[in-house]
Amino acid sequence: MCPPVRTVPTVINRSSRDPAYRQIADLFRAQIETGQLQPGDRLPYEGRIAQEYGVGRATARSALRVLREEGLVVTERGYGTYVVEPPPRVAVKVPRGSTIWSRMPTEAERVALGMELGATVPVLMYRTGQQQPKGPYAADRTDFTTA
Amino acid sequence: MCPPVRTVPTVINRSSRDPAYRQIADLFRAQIETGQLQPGDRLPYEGRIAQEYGVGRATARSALRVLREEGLVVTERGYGTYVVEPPPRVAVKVPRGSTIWSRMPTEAERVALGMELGATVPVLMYRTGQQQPKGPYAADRTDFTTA
DNA sequence: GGACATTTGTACGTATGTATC
DNA sequence: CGATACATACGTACAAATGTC
Repeated sequence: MCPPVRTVPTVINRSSRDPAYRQIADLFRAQIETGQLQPGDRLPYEGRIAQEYGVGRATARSALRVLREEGLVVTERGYGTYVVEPPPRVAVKVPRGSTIWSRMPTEAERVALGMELGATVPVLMYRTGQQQPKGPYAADRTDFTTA
Repeated sequence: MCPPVRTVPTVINRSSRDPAYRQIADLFRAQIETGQLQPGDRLPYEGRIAQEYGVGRATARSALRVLREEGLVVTERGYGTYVVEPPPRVAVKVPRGSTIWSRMPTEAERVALGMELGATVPVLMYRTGQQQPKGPYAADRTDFTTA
């Protein structure tokens, strides 16, 4: 008689101040950071997460939204959510005497830059003297280097 | 006989491909950009928006989320959502030969920087040579200037 | 300090549309 | 075409923070 081998289904603490969707996000974040979930690996689908942790689908969805906002995962409709492969970074040379800033992109900019709809990624901009601002550059694949 | 002067209550096009929550976000964004809504002005509360446009509160909420993600408004629990007062920008001098990048802050960084919980604001970082990275700097109030 | 109204935060269930495979 | 899975949307309920009296 073996004792039942039950993988303790890491369970949500409903009395915690930390909301369920954040607790679930934390679990997946940990798996991503430890490499248990590799770039390209899919996370369970929303309905499955809901089942697994005994929450509604909206709650599971909120958890995935947190990870998207942190840029850790991308969600594609009809396919699922998977861990991001960090794109190779490209260096952009910025002239001396430039001003550099960052902000969130508009919808149009996101499309123009081919940025994943799912993720939350800022853009970089710069301006030299009185010239027109240069940019936006997607910050998940761009570094600025000063001359 | 004058035609009845009715302020057409800008209504949501339910057959559009553009989802209702984005249409509502567009309306408020326009009001912010034209100055009809000034920094500090409060937007209607979620329940009111829902009523106004004949949508559910979750949909109204999604519209506000879009504006938060664009950094246009801040939402405070128990109070409401209001247009952001853009903080004065501070210039940070970055040495020559530095590498500059941007990303979304972690929760801890947000707190440390005193960033509004409601808004979505990236942070700026830089590194000179092999030194430790400097930052994060809140991107809504920081410009980097190259030497 | 307490009581109260206002307003957002979280969460459930359900339904339907639509993109991907 | 069917199965899978996300996107949008509705309604409801209660918890928690804020502001006011």
